Amino acid sequence: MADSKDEWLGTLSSNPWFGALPLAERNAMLAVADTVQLRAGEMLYRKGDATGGFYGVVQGAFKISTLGEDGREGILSVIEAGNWFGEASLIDGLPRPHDATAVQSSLVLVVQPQAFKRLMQRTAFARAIAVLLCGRVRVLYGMVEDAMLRSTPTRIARRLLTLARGDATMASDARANVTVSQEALAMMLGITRQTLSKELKVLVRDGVLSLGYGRIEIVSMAELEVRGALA
Amino acid sequence: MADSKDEWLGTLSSNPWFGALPLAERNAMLAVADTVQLRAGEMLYRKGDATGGFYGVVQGAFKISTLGEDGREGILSVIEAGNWFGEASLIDGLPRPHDATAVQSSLVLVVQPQAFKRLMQRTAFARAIAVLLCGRVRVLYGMVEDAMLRSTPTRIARRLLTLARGDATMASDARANVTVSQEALAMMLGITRQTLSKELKVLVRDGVLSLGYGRIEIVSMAELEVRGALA
DNA sequence: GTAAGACTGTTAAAAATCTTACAATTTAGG
DNA sequence: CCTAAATTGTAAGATTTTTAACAGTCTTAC
Repeated sequence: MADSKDEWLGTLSSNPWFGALPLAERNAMLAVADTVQLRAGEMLYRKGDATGGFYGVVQGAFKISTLGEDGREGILSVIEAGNWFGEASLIDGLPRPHDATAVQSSLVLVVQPQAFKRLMQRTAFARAIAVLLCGRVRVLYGMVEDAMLRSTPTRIARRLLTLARGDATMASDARANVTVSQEALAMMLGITRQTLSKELKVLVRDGVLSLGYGRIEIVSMAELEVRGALA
Repeated sequence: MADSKDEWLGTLSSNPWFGALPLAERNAMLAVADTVQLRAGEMLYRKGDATGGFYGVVQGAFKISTLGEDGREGILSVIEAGNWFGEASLIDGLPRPHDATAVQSSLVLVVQPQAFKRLMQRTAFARAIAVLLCGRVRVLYGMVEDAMLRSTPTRIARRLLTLARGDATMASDARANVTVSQEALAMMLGITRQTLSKELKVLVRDGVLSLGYGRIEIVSMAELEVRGALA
């Protein structure tokens, strides 16, 4: 195949975290990684699983989610191509804290536990993992603060903005088109689809958004940032 | 003073994280640490501050909090003696994500940035920091899930249980007396004091709790765990 | 091309939560 | 001891959110 390792490296290296790694570390990771192909809807791991691998998304996307006692699903994060995830269980040896499911046909690199352990003996890699975890901590603090202190309209604006930046990727440039159903967006916010729908209508009326089928277009990024208390 | 380094070491080493560190790492940390005394209400750092130190609480307690745009305060964590905190800004070099305030007269050990950097070159220490961050990630995921998927009564029960375990410490044995005002507990949950008060009354009526002035006593730990969907 | 499934739009009623307000109780400091 | 500050108890009314229900639109797969 023409679309092989070279193209992968491009996708992966355009990610802020992986791209900032020294080349030697990137090569060391790729050298020990297997590849796995998943169809949309297949699960990479489930909440409670004993430790599996550390995963890098080459193509496709995953959702990180959990089910509440009542069966409602909460979506914690959407992970697109270029991002790595699943490190927590490899570091503390505890079970997976949630489910990871392919939302599209996806190709992932897998660093198995033994290989991960060897990589962790490299100072630069261990340091990079600390930085990765640190980023997770900051994002999660932000999510907790949003839930504790901000209104529903503000939280909707903020979640749309992070999705526009690629969620886990947090690219500096935001895309205008976010492909997400209202149902899924509501699950990310912990609100009902009906409540979300009503607030989205307000944003459409005010010329901030335009709604499609399974897709939300940001018409005025600047105004959305105002609504998200970011500008 | 008689109550010197020996006693400190006891307090600190009874903490699960610090206590699990190899003795060499503990000594290396203590060797480079300064001490700082704070009175109740004094702030160790503020949201937005450029990187300061890594802190170990010897005596007293701190709260980690932020102010919303409207001035409401959200309390993210209570950190009691034995715990270390403040590592995030030292790892990624970014500003403090929130405020740290002494809630009692407190004594802390301070590892300054330069010393921290040197410690991070020790494999065992770097690994321990990864484990510490990993624990934060798991706790925060739990908080986000609670906010997204659980009812207010359930969240109240869960928050009381984590406070009984010492919050950051997460001791295996829970104490029956939690010293926290209803106002502060409400801030930890992102709800109003009135809503909390009403739910606490239900728990008192059912014989689960007993309320004091600035204090909540857990009468039936087992039942509280049931309410928190933990048993 | 069509049917099934997925997604969106919209309501009314019920439930939960917040706001506002004030009184009573407890503690700490002078 | 006694006052001021902090904390708790309580309630009515306003607001927000959820629940439940159904119709209409869009897309994909056969």
